[in-house]
Amino acid sequence: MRRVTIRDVAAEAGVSIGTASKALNGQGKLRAETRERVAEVAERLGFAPNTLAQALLAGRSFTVGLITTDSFGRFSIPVMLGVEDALGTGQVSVFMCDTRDDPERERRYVETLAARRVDGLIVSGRRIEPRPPVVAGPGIPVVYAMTQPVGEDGPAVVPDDEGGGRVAAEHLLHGGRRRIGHITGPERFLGARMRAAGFGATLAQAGLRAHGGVRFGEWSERWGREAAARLLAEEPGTDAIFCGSDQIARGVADTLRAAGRAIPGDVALVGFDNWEPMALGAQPPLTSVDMCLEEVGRVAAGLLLAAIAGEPARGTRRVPCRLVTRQSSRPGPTG
Amino acid sequence: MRRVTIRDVAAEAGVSIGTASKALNGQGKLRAETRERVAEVAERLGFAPNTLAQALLAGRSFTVGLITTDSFGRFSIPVMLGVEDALGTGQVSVFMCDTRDDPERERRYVETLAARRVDGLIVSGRRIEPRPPVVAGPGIPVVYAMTQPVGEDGPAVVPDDEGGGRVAAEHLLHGGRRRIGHITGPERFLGARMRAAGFGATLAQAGLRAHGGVRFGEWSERWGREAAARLLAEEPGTDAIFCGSDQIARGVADTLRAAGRAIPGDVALVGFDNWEPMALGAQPPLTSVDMCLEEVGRVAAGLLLAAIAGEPARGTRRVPCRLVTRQSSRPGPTG
DNA sequence: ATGAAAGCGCTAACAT
DNA sequence: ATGTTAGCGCTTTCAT
Repeated sequence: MRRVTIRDVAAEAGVSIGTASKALNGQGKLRAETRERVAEVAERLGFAPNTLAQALLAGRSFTVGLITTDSFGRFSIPVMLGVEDALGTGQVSVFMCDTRDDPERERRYVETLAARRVDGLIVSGRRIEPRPPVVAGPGIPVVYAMTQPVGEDGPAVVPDDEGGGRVAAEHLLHGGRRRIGHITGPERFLGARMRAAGFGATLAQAGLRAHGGVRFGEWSERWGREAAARLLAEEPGTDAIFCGSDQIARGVADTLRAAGRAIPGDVALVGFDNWEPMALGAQPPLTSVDMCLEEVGRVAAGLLLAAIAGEPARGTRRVPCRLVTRQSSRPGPTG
Repeated sequence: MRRVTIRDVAAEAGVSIGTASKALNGQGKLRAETRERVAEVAERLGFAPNTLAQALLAGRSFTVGLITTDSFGRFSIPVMLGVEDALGTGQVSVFMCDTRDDPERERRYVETLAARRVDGLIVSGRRIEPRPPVVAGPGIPVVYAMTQPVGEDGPAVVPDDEGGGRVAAEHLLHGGRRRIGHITGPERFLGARMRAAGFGATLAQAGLRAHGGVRFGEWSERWGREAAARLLAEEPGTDAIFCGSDQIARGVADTLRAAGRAIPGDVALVGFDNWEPMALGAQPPLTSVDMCLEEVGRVAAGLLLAAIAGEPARGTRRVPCRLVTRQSSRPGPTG
C-alpha cells in the first residue's frame, strides 16, 4: 500500500539518504560500485521518486494547464493532441480543463491551476476569434492556440486561413477552372472572411473574381444545399466551387448530384477542414484544405516551453494549411 | 514573481504560521477576530495554498489520470467530458494522456502518473472491446470506461449496446414497420454483435427476424451505400433499416434516395451514435440511438471517487442508450 | 487562544 | 567518497 521512498532505498542499500539521492540522480562524487548498488536496490524495490516532493523543492511542477472553451470539440482536439505530443515526451504532464464557454468556470480553473503551480497555460478556442485574455498570475506564461487574446499581443498560434483560401484557389485555377464560386460560413467569423480574402486575392491575380460573389451563410450541410441551388440557378456556368467547410461541401455535392452535374467533370469541389469522416464519405471523396491543427498545438506547446525557460514570445504565428487532393477536384473527363 | 506563502500571510497578520493555517482552514480554537484578520490579509495578498505541499502532506494529490487509446476521438471525448464534469466540481484535476494505442507509451504514462501520485486512473477506449488490464501499482484504483479489462472483473462502465438495439427495433415496430433490415459494422466488433442481438431479440418477440438477415460490413458510408443497394435488390419489400452507425445510415439514405425510395415514407431509417453533424446533416435528419457517453464518463468518475474513498466496485455497469427521434423514422405518408 | 516544532519526500549545500 | 543538515510550503500535534 505505502509507496517506497528514498529512505527505504537508502536503508536497504546501507547508505544515507543523501547518498542515495546522488546515486540516483548522477550527482556528486560516488564510487561506481555504490551507484550501481543503489540503482539495483531502487530497481528491485520499484522505487519512483515522488514528483510532488521534487516539485515542491524545485519550485515548479512540470505540469501545464490546457484550457479549452470548445468542449474539446472538433477543433481543439487535434490541437490538444499536438500539445500533448510536444510536452509528453518532455515529461511535462497536462491538466485538461473544459470551461464549456463559461467565464466563471474558467476563472475557477485558472485559480485551481495556479494553486497547483502549473508552469504555464495553453488556452485553446473554437475558432480564431479574439477572446478576453486569461490572467494566470505572476510568472505563469500563457500561450493561445486556435484563438487570440483581444487587445493584447499575447503569443498566439492560429491556422493561416488566408493561405488556405489561396491554395484552394490556386489548385482550382491549375485544374483549368475559371468560373469558381465560393460558399462559406457566417461573415462574422474571422476565419470565413480570411479564407474568402485569400481566395479572392488569388483569383484577382488571374484577372477573375468569385463567380457569383462570395456567399456567406452557415456552417451546415443545409446551407450548402441551398446556396448551391441558388448559385446554379443564377450562374449555371459555374465550373468549380470552393466551400468554407467540408459540411458545406457535402451539401453542395448533394445539390450538384441532384441537378445532374458531374463532380468533378462539370463542377470541381474543394472543401475546408479535411474532416475525414465527412470528406471521405462524400461522393466523390472531397479535396479539402487541412489546417494542420496538430501542428498548431505543437507550435503552441513549443512556445510555452520556451516561455517557461525564460524566452517569452509575442505576436501571432500562422501555421500554413495543406491541401489534400481527392477525387472531387481531379481533372475530370470534361475538365 | 514569487507566489505569496502562508508565511507572508502570518507575518502580515502578526500571527504564527500555525495560527494562520488554522484560521484559514477553520481548525482549532481561535478568536473570531483573529480568523477574520487572517482571512482578510490572505484575501488582500491573494494567497492560495500550494496544492503541492498540501498533497505531499496529505499523501494524496487530488488528481486522477485519464488514459485513452482512442486519440481522444469521437467516442472518448464525450466520456472525458463526463469524467471532467464529475471530478472538476470536486476539486480533482485530470491529467490527460493519449497513448495513441501504443503499449509502450501507455506504460510510460502509467509510470509518470504513479510518480505523480495520482489518486486513481480512468482508462477509456475506442469501443467496448476488452483490452489488457492496466496495472497502476498498489493503492491506485483503476476504472474502465467504454472498454473492459480482459480476464478481470475490474470495474467498467460501457454503453448498453444490446439495449440500444432493442429500442431501435421497438421504435420501428411501433411505427408499424414489419420488414426491418439491419446493416452494421464488422462482426468482430462486440458492439456490433450486441446491437444486432438486442435488435433480433425484440423482433423475435414480434414473431419477426432481421429482414434479409443481419448484414455485417464496415463502419463507413460506402458500406452503407453498397449494402443498401444489395438489400433493395434482394428484398425490395424492406420498409425500414436499422443501421449500426450514423455513417452507415448516411450511405443507406443516399442509396434509397437514388433508388427513388422516400424516407421515411417508403423506408424508415434509424442510425446509431447520434453523431450530430452526421445525423442532422442527413436528408432527412436521422433518428439515432445515443449512447449517452457523457453519462458513461460521469458514472466511471463516480466509481473512481468511491474507490478512492475506500469503496471499490467490481463488474461491468451498462448505461442505457437513448433514442433521439428525427424525421427519418417519423410515420410517413404511407407508413 | 496562540506558538513552537515535527515531518510529508526529496535535493543540495556543507561538513567530514 | 559519504553523511549530516537545512529547507521547499504546508498541516498538525503538543506545549504554553
